[in-house]
Parts: sequence; C-alpha cells; structure tokens
Amino acid sequence: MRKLGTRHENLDFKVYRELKSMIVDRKLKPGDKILQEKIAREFGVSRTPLMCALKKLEQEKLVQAVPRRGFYVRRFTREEVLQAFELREILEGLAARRAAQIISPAQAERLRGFFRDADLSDSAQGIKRYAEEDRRFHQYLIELGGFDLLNDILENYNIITVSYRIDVMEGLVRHPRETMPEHEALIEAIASGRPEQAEKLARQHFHRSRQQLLREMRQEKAEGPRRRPD
Amino acid sequence: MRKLGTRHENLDFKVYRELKSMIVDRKLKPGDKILQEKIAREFGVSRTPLMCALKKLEQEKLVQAVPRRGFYVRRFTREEVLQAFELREILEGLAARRAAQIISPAQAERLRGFFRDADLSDSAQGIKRYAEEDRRFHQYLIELGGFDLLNDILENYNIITVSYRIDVMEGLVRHPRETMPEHEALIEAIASGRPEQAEKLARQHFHRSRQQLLREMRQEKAEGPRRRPD
DNA sequence: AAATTGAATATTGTATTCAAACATCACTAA
DNA sequence: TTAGTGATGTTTGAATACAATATTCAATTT
Repeated sequence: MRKLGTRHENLDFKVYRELKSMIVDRKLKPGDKILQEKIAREFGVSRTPLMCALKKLEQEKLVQAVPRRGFYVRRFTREEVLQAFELREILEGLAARRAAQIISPAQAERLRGFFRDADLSDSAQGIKRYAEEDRRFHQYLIELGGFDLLNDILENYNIITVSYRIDVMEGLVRHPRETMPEHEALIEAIASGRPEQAEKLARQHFHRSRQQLLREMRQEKAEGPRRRPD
Repeated sequence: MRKLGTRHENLDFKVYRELKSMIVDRKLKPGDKILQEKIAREFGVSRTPLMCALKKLEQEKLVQAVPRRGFYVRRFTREEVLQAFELREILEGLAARRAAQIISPAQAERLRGFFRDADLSDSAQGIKRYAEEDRRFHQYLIELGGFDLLNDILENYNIITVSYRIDVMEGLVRHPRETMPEHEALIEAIASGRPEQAEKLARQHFHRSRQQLLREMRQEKAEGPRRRPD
C-alpha cells in the first residue's frame, strides 16, 4: 500500500541525468552557454522540466546561472579541485574506518577483487582501465561505509567527478605503480576489519595525491599561467 | 562590464528562502503536505517558481517528493541526526584547523567575543540565548575556515539545522555549563593560532555531544518507542 | 455492515503563452 | 574611425492552460 506513483519518474529527472552526463562526458564544455530552446528540442521536452533540471545542476555547481542571461557550463577552479581532494581526504577516511567496522565476509571478498589483475604498464589502455577501476573502487568504498549522508554529499557535489578533472593520465594524479601498493594496503586493512589502520591509509592516500597536485599547480603557475578564455 | 542581470533575484529563489525558513521555523511541520495552490496564492506567485523551489528543497532533503502525489515536509530520522553530528565532528574539526592557520588579529578579537557574557543559569531565557549564540559561533567558525566547498555543503545539507532538532533545551544536547569551557578552550586555540589543538578540541566537542545523544536515544528506545503519527 | 465500483473533483506534471530583459546590428554624429 | 543610439530579433522568467493521474465519496454489491 505505497507503491503508487513511485515507479513513475518525472521528466525533469530524466533531463537532469541526461544533461549531467553530457557535462561530465564533456559533450558540453566549460563556458558553453546552454541554449534552452535547442536542448529542449533535442530532448523532446518543453523548457519547463529543462529549467528544473538546470536549477538542480546549478545547486551542484555543474552549471552557473546568470539571471536574465541564462545558464553556462561551469569551469572548476584549481582551488575547487584542491578543496575536493582535501574533503575526500577526511570524508573517505571516515568511510574507510566505518567500512572496516561493518564489512561482511562477502563484501571483503569483493573488495579484495579490486585491482586484482591491474595492468601497471604505461600503455594508454592500461592507464585508462586503472583510472576506471580507481573510480569504481572509491565508489564501492564509500558504499561500504554505509553513511547515507556522506554518500549523498559526495554524489551531489560531484566531489569525485571533480577529482578526475586533471588533464593528464585520464585524470589520475599519480601513476598506478605508485598508488597500487597504497590501494592494496587499504583494501587489506578494510577487508580484515582494522578501522584505525584503514582510516590512516585512506587519508595518507589522498594526502599524497593532494601534495602531488599542489606541486604540479605551483609548477604550472611558475611556467606561466595560460590565459583561459574567459 | 558584467553586472548586468546580476543584482536581479529570481522569484523561485525568494520562494525557496521563504519556504525554507517556514520549514526550519516549524510553521510547516514534518509530514505536512505542501498544497501548491495554497502556498502559491499565499506568496502571490504562480506554481512555476514554487515548483522550482520545491525541487531545490527536495535536493536538500527538507521535503520529500512523491511522484504524482506531491511534496511533503520531511521528518529527520534519529539516524540522520546522528550522522549530521558525525559529519560535523570531522568537518568542523577541519574548519577549526584551517581557521587557526589563517585567522587575522581582528577576526581573533571577534572570535573571543563569543559567549563573553553568557548566562549559565537554568533560566529558559539563558538557555535560549546560549543556543542562539552557539549557532552563531559555529557559523562563524566555519566562515573563518575559508573553505568554500565545506561551507556550501554544511549550508545546503542543513547539517547544522538538523543538529538543533533535538526536542529539549532549545536543541542543545548538553547544558551550557558543560559546553562553555569547551567553547572557551576552542576559541582560544583558534584565536592564538594553534591548528592541531583547535582541530582536536573541535572534534572532542562534537564527539562528546554525539555520545550524549547516543545515550539519550538508547534510553528513549528502552523506555518504549513512542509511535510517531505516520 | 463492509467492501467495491465509478463518476466527480482536485492536484500534479508539462506544454504553451507572453511580457520584460537582453543581444545584435545598422545607422548617425562627433 | 569610433562611440553612441535606437530598431529588431532572441531568450528568459513567470503565468496560464491542459491532459494525465490521484483522491474522494456516494451508490451499489456482497
């Protein structure tokens, strides 16, 4: 006695998902103006649900609304990317700790399966696969934490997506050969139920990536900051 | 050459703010159905901007949307309140650390002004004032951290609002006489620029509140869980 | 009486419409 | 040439309109 309208999915949500993936997949590029009429026609909906979807994306900071002028795909600043990493350091640290506390044997087995046959060469293919596995791994880790609010936050603020917005190595900040041992140690700490160790390792993992990112940014800045087209 | 439409504030945002404060102030109570026609008439707007505002509030989890049935004011579960505290423990810990790193003399002075002439008696008036000061203090602390993303998250997820949703002592989990010394120590650690100490104290502060909350919840459950009118 | 049906009514989700704000561009004046 | 001005066309923000779905409640059946 409660599965009435449930199943039904409103148009605006579909539009929201579609648009979001277009932005994440770079089909819409930072700075692009969102032509409502055009997108609405493409999606075969009116501007009403599109507008709603855009407002949602605005809240997530994927698009920027300028009143009376329209919506633009947002560009993340260096500062924001850094902040995303800083947040992940503590939030995924927390998730790792909780995961280690409540993990089931079946989950531990699945967790240990990650990166099992990773290709650590420098091939483009290998890097790409590793980057994908990296995302899946972190996603699963957060899931394991069972912290709904945390989950929502990371999801809605695209914290993770932002983290892969570096322009080299498929968004990876460090080379697989460097992060692989860290992943293995973290997996083992969680799978074997050692919360303190898991949290420490997760934080270390992000901390190192953040330091690396900082170094790169400083270097980039020193080399002469390219003008971004406003 | 960029302050064109800026200044203008769309209707849906005004409606959003108005509705949000109605919910936070309990003019709309958990479980209440939101009658769009009625609210729109009251606010003197059409349903279009109201709908948009409701979608925003849905994303923040202040209201729940049931497709084809409407929007309802959400009730926060005990679990959610606990999770809010758990998050604040680490997020405000981080904010405190950063605040201590970058605080200016003027800010330090303002910070030291908090709770200066707090009324620590048991009078309803005193408790209320203290609760208000508590909110302002934590708000300022987060501001001082200068962590925009963190700010947004705490704001948008109503993490702080949820924390004051306890039904006793104006939402305070512990008595002012107990928290006052903790506040003082934390203020001093930040104002005098001791990041590690500040983070430790902030986390301790929340940890204790969370433990207290847990105790109360267990007790309440043991005494017999009251049916909530569903 | 309790359950079921189904028309009447209300509400929702979306499309359409419209006025006001903004962009564009040709034209004028310095 | 360049800055300013106004005519013209777009785009936005919001109201209204409307079809689909949900709710209500009286009438009917069991």
